[in-house]
Amino acid sequence: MICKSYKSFFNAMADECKLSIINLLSKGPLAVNDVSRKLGYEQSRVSHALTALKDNGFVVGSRNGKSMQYSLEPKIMVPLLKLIDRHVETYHRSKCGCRGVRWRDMK
Amino acid sequence: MICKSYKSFFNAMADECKLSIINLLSKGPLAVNDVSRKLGYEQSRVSHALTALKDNGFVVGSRNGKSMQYSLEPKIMVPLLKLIDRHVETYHRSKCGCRGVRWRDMK
DNA sequence: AGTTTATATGATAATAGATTCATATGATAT
DNA sequence: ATATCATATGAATCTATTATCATATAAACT
Repeated sequence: MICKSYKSFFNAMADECKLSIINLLSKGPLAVNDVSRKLGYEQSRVSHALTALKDNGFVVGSRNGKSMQYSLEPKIMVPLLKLIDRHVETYHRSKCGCRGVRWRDMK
Repeated sequence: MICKSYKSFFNAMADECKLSIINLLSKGPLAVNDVSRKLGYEQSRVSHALTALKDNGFVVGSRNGKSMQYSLEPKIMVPLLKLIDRHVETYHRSKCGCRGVRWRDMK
């Protein structure tokens, strides 16, 4: 039995839904409903995804009245996104046919 | 349709097999067979995993006679592992019950 | 208290990903 | 050329993760 943290870490972001949420939150904090509407995902889908992201320390949530405000954890996300952007740019440009693609270009 | 690179990036490392291989290769380059024997994994399992890691630019392979020598791509792996180590240490220590765990402690 | 709005949770269904097995390719040596 | 060793590939199976649906909790307001 190994410490599962590393797996959990990567898994937390290895799908489109969570990546889109990260991308969206990179523009600013939002409530679950806002994310849900903006991305066209079901509420519970977003909630499950945010829980996973929160459990791995990528986002933080704070209650604001009836709603929850979620925002990226900048300490990890800023250097991580920067690193990934650079790497993805280098290694995947040709594969996906998108040149100069950036995180924020994702739909 | 979105650029799948980010997903692919994280997915490439989101399982125990690939993480163990990365951990092992962090000590130095190895051939497929060596990895296979040292980790007790099947040859084809290791090969599939290394292919995924290679396709995402985390390792490079170079032929050495009959065998292939695989090694980590230091440009991405050194800063990435450092970042992850720090983050995992911070956020998951309590969850997995291992204090001060490091990448190299994985079995 | 009851109603509405917002989010979370749990169980099942659906999907994506990994592992295995059999086999193919590639390199070296005889 | 063929035998052997090393790695890669493809398809089928197995497993893990995600999405959905129904429902529960939580806060605010009347």
